[in-house]
Amino acid sequence: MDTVGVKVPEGGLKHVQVREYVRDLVSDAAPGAPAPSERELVARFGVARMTVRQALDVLVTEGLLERVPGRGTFVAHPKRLVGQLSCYTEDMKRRGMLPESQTLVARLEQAGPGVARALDISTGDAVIHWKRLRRADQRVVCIEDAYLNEVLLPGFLQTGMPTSLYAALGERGLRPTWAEDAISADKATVEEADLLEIPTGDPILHLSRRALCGDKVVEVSRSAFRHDRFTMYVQLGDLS
Amino acid sequence: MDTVGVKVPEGGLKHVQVREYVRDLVSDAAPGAPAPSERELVARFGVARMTVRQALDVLVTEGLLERVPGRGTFVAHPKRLVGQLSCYTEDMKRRGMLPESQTLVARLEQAGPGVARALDISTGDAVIHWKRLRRADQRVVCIEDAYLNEVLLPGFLQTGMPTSLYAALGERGLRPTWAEDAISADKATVEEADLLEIPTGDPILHLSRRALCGDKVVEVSRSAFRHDRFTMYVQLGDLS
DNA sequence: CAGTGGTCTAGACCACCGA
DNA sequence: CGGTGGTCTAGACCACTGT
Repeated sequence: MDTVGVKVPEGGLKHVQVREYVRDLVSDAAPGAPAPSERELVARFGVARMTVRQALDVLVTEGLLERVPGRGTFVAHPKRLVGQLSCYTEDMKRRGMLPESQTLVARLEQAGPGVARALDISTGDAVIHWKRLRRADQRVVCIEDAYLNEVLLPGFLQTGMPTSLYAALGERGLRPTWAEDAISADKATVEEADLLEIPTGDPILHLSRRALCGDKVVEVSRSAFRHDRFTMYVQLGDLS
Repeated sequence: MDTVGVKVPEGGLKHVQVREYVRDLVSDAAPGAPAPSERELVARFGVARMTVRQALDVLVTEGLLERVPGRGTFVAHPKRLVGQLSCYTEDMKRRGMLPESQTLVARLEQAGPGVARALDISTGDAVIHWKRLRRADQRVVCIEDAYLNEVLLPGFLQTGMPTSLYAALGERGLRPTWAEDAISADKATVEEADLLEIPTGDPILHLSRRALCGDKVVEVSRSAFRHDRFTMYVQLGDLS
């Protein structure tokens, strides 16, 4: 997209920058589409080829890319993998919709007992509280209320809040690899109804998530979806 | 023994030699036991460190080894597994509740276009239609409306209908290994409200499932859960 | 402190593919 | 042929862990 003026500024590992740059290009591309060649990325980022390969290795093992000797690197064909773990932004993009986000709350707080237990920290520890109203193609879809472990994400609130939470976590090497979701249907509260522009009592799809990277809990969130604008898709099984 | 790009006559590629040497050492070792350090392998095999890391990378992504910065490389501890695929009966048992089932419909039908496409058969083919009202600890929880591929399950309606669908499928070697779920919240229809003993319009958690065993579609179903008596739990991830 | 893994460089040769 | 990925080298500096 933009920001390709990126000349290895301070703040991030080079192979991570390359990886997330390519992940972005690739996430929208059709299967079989060519990815940038290794030498092209070497030139673009001004890094060694081994560094580029290190970046691509991750995407290949994630199943996003396929390498074909003598021909190039390509967006992998859809495999049957366990439902990829994604955030709202990535999910909506995959559905061909334009995700947007309006921040309602973004501040440091002290963890209450529930959040503390879910994040595997102590009551009163610093947490990042980020509450957003989320749209798709301009229409209100969901309220997302997330708590992040501040210790794992120092300065997160300062360093420009990106749209995609998981992309931001990925840049810090904390992209969730595991999530525990609880899904329920409920009646919209007055606050939910107000924000989602629906009558109080209308059905709401609630998603409570606890997302881990390795054994570190990085995100605890609760999302409330308008029932008429969102269906959740999940694939289960096949550890292949 | 390995791959296509065979060259370098002597026994194979260097990183493969290193990798298999370490795999051999590690395969019998207890979790937490130290593996040879990278520089030790460099000396032993007379290769560059990058080559050794390339070898170890494979074992790490296979989950055999864990790297700990500043300490060393160790035999990995057993990992967590992806949440298993279960049916209502198994799910409720796991929650410590007593699952029961009242059959509303159990007969052979001809597949309509929607069911046929989902089951990957032709319109008009024979399908087993099984609709049940399901309880947990005597209380109504859900309506489950399932269609099964009759060709895969000859005589299924005759051979005593078990409570647990997946257990029955398992006995025939057809336990689902893969499922595609669509989850939504909706307002209860008059029929749903009547069966579930709730007011019309109350929130309902809908689960539409397409379950496969290998590449054969064995079950297509739609379940409607009372929102106040059921929350769905899902674990995602760990593809690394 | 010495040792570990994490990252990175600036080259190199090879086998393979498509034009 | 030129471009691709596959492999490999011989160094380097860093942050971190242990003693």
